[in-house]
Amino acid sequence: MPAQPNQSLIDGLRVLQTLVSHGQSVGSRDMAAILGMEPTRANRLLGTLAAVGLAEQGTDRKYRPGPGVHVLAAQSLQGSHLLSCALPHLEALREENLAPDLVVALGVLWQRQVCYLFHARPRMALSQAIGTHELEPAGNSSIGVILLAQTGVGEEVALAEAELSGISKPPLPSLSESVAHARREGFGRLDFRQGEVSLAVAIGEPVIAGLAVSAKFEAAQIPVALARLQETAALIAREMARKS
Amino acid sequence: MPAQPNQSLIDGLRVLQTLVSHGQSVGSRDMAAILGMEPTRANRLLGTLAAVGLAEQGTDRKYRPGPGVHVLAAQSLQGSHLLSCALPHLEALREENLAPDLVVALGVLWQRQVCYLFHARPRMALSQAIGTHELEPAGNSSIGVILLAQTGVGEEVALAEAELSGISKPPLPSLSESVAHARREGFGRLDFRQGEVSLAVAIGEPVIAGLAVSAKFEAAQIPVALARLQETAALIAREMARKS
DNA sequence: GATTGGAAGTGCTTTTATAGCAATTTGATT
DNA sequence: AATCAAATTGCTATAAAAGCACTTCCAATC
Repeated sequence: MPAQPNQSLIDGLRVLQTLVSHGQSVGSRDMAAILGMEPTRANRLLGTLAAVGLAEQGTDRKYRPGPGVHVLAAQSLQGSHLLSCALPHLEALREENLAPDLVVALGVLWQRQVCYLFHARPRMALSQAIGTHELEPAGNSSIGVILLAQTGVGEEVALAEAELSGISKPPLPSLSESVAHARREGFGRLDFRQGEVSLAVAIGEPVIAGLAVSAKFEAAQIPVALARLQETAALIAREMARKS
Repeated sequence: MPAQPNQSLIDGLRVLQTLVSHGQSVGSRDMAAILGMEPTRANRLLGTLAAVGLAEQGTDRKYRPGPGVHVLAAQSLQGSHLLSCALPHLEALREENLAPDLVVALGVLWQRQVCYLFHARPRMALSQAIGTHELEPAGNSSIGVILLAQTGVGEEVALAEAELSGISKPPLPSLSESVAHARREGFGRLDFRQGEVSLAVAIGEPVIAGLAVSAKFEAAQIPVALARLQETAALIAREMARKS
C-alpha cells in the first residue's frame, strides 16, 4: 500500500468494474447501495465515468457501459495477454478426446465471482465462446473453488459461502469443504447432479486465472484430464512469462 | 460534463489506459512525462493502481499491468459485447473469397491510435487474431481514417497528422486528405506501396468501432468488398443494439 | 567496495478538490 | 395536476490530494 493511496481512484474503479460486470443497467442509487457508498458520491463517480465515455445513460436514466468500454476492452486485452496466450491452447484442448461433451473454460476471480474470458460448450464455435458467459458465484464453479483455495483467506471463503446460500442452484458440497479439498489436492473439483464433473487448475505463480474442463468423465479418465489441464496451464503460464 | 467531475478518477484512468496500452513497462517519471503530469502525482496514481492489482512493478521498479488487468479484460469484454457480437461475423467475412491474402480487422480509436480487438492476417487461426496486434497510429490504418473522419474535430486530425510525421512508415497521402475523402465517401481507404488497399467502415451510430479489410484487390472487386464490409458492420451494430 | 546519479517513494503542510447535506430538477405513475 | 422517487446540483466545510523538499533505493561506474 503506498504512502498516500488515492481513494477517489480506488472507489471510481470499484464503480467502473461493477458497472461493466453487472449485466444490466443500474441507477446511481442502486450503485450506491451495491457498493455501500453515499449516494451523491456514487452519482458523481458515475457522472465522471459518463463524461469520459466509460458509462452512458439510457432513457430510463440508468447507467450502462459506454463507448469507452470497447476501447478499455481492447486495451486491457492487450495489456493482459492472457486470452491471446491461452486461446491456441484452449483450442487444442477442445480438439482432444478427453470426454464427450466437454466444456472448456478460462476464468478469473473478482469479488468471489468467476468472470469468464472463455467458456465453450460442446460443439460451440470458438467465436461464440469468448466474452459471452455471465458471471458465476465462485462456489458454483470449479474455477472459483481453486482460485478461492489459492487466494482466499478464511473470511473470503465464508463470505462466498454466505453469498451462495441465497442462490437457488443444484446442491453442491459445502464450499469450505470444496475449498479445503482443493487446497489439499491442488485442483478444484465439483460434482454436479447429473454426473458431470468439473475440474479446474490454477494458472501462474502467483495465481492469475483458472482453467477448467467439465464433462461426464469415466472415472479412469479423470486423472488423464487433470494431467492435461495441468500441462495446459503450465504452457499458458510459460507463454505469459515470456511476454513479460 | 457533470457538475463536479472527479479529477482524480479522470487522471487515474488516463494513467491506467496508458499503462495497459503501452506495450512495455514504464517508470513513474516516464509516465508523468507522457501524460504531462507532475511526477509525484503520476507516482501516486501508479502506486494506487498497484495497490488494487491493476499495476505491478518489475525488478527494475518500472510499472507494468498487474494481475487485476486480466479481471478488467474479462469484465470489459463482457460489458462491451463488441468482440462477442463481431467475432462470428468476422469469421464469416474471412471465409468469403473477397480477395486472396485478405486481412480482416476490428479496431477502436484512442488518442489518435487504433487499438485492435481483432486483426487476422491471411491463414491466421482465429485464436491468434484476438488481442495480439500492437497499437497503430490512426493515420496508418484505414480504421483510424474512418474513425477520425467521423469523430475527429479539426484539431484532432491535425494532431494525428503531426504525430504521424515523426514516424517512419511507407508514404501515404496526407492524413487530412484521407480523412476528407472518408468524410465525403463514407468509408476509409488507404493505398499502400505494394498495391495493397485497405478499406474501412464505421460500426454503429454514433460510431463505436471500425471494421476493415485489406488486400491486393482487383479494381472491380473493391465495391464488392466495400458492400460486404458495410453489411457486416450493420449486422454487428444491430446485434449490439439488441444486447442493450 | 565506494561513489555517483537518477528514479521511486515519503513526510509534511498548504491547497483545493471532494464529500455530503439540503434543495432542485426530472421523469414516470396515478 | 399531483405525487413520488431518483438523479442532479449548489454550497461550503473539510479531508484528501498535491507538490516541494527530502529520503531511500538501485544500477552503473570507478
